Amino acid sequence: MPMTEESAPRLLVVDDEPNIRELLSVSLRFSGFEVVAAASGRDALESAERDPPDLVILDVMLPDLDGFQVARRLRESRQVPILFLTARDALQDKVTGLTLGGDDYVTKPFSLEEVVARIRSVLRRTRGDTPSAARYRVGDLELNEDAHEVRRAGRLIELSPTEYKLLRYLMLNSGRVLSKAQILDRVWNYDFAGQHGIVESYVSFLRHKLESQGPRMIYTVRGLGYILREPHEGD
Amino acid sequence: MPMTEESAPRLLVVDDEPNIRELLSVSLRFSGFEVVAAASGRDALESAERDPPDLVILDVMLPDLDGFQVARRLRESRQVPILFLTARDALQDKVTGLTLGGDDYVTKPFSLEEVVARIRSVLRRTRGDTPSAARYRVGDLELNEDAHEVRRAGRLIELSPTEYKLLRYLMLNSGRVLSKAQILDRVWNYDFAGQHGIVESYVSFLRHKLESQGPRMIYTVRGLGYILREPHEGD
DNA sequence: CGCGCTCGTGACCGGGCTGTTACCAAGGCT
DNA sequence: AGCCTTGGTAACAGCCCGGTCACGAGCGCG
Repeated sequence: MPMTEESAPRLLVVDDEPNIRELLSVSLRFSGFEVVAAASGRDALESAERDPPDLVILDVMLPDLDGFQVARRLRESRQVPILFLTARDALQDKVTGLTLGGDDYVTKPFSLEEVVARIRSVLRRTRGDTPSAARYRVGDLELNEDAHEVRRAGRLIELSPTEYKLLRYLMLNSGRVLSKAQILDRVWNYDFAGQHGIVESYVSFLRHKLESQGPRMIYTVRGLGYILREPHEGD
Repeated sequence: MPMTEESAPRLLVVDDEPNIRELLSVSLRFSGFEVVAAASGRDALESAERDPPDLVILDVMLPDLDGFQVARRLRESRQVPILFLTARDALQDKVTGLTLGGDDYVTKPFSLEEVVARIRSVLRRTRGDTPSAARYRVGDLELNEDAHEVRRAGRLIELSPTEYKLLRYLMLNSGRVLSKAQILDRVWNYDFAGQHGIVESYVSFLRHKLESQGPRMIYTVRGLGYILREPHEGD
C-alpha cells in the first residue's frame, strides 16, 4: 500500500540471512518506505551513522555483534526506535525491556502484515504527532488498532487473530483487487507452506461475521482475487 | 501512555550505573517527560544549575558525593522535589523523614510503574495545582491513589501490592491492548527474570476480585495480551 | 521462633483457532 | 445446454494457547 505523504520514513533492515533481508527490503519498499539493508552489526552501525534512519528493524541473532549491543551503540549517538526480530521460543528473559522506549518486537517466523503494522505503530508513538489514533474505516466498517476492535455500523465484531490480520490488510487496500497469492504472502507467516484454499476459508469466515447483518463488502473477482469496498447500488 | 499536557515536566535522572540511567531515561521520556541524565553528583549539580529541572530522581549511592549531600546542595539554590533511589535494605532511618519536604523514595530494584506513579504523586503535591486528587475511573471501577483504595460500584476491593500496580497500569491504559511483555516490563521489577506466566496468574487474581459480582472488565485478546475496558453490549 | 500471607512456578485441562478436505454451487466456454 | 473450472461453505481433527489450580518458597509479622 504505497503511502502518500511527502517524505517516506527511512528504515534500516539488519539481518544476516539474505532471504529474510531481501524479503523485508522488497516488501517494505513496496509498502512505501525507504529502505537500507545491512547484513551485520558493524555494517548497521556504519550505515546508521552515514545515513540516520527513522527506525531500525534489527535481528537479535547476528554473527558479529549481539542485537542488544547494536541497539545500545545505535542509541549512543541518536535516539532511534527499534523493532526487534527474535526467534519464537528464544530467550523470553532477554525480551524484557524491549517494549519500553517505544520499541517493540516481532517473533520469527513473522507475517509481513504484522511487521508493517508494528512499524506503523512504533512510528506513530515515537513521532507522536497524533498521540494515539490508529483507525481505519471503509463504509460503515471501522477498525481500531489500539483496542484491536472491529465494528460494523457501531456493532462490535469478534475476530480471531488471523481474521483480524486479513481484514486489516483488506481495509488498508480497499478498492484494490488482491490476489490470493498476495494475501498469502502478506498475511500468513513467510514459512507457510499450505494451500491457498485457506484464504478462501478465511474470507468465508469474515463474510459470515461482517455481512451477517448488512450488505456485502468483500467481493470476489473471478480469476483474480478479492476486493473490499463500500457497497454501491447494483450489487 | 503519552501525556497530553502542553509543557512536559523536566526531570533530572542521576545514577552512576549506565543500565539504570538508560532504563529510566528512555522509559520516562516515553512516558511523556522531558529527561536529562547525569552520571555523578557533580554532573547533576552542574546540570541542575544550567537547566533547572522540575524534579530530580537521585540515586543515594553515588561514587563521588553522597546522595544526601547532592540533595542539600541542590536545594541551596532552589527548592526542588527529589525522588530518591535506594537499595532495599539500606538506611531506612536516613530515608524516612525525607518524605516530609514533599520528597519520596523508591527502593531498588524498582518497577517503572512504581517510579512513574511516585513522580506523578510528588509533582502533584508540590505543584499543588490540584490539591490532592489522583483518581482514575473506568466504568464503575474506581482507583484512589491517595487512599490506595480500589472500589467497584462503591464496594471496597482488597488488593495485594502487585495486584494494585497491575490494575493501575491497566486502568491508565484502558481501551488499549497491552502485551504480556509490556506488562512485565512495566509492572514488575526490572531485574525480574521469570516467565510471563506470572502475568496470567495475576490477571486471574484480579478477575476473581473485580469480577466476582459484576460483568467482565479485563478481556483477553488472543495472541496479543489484555485490555481493560468498560463492558459494552455484545460481550 | 513459628505462623501465615503473598508471590512465583509448573502442570493440567479445556476451548477455540487453524488448516485440510470434501462436497456443492456458480460461471464460463465451447 | 453441458462440461469443466473455480470458488464457497461446512465439517473435522490436531494443536497451540491461555486459564486455573495447587504447591513451594520467601518474608514479614506476631
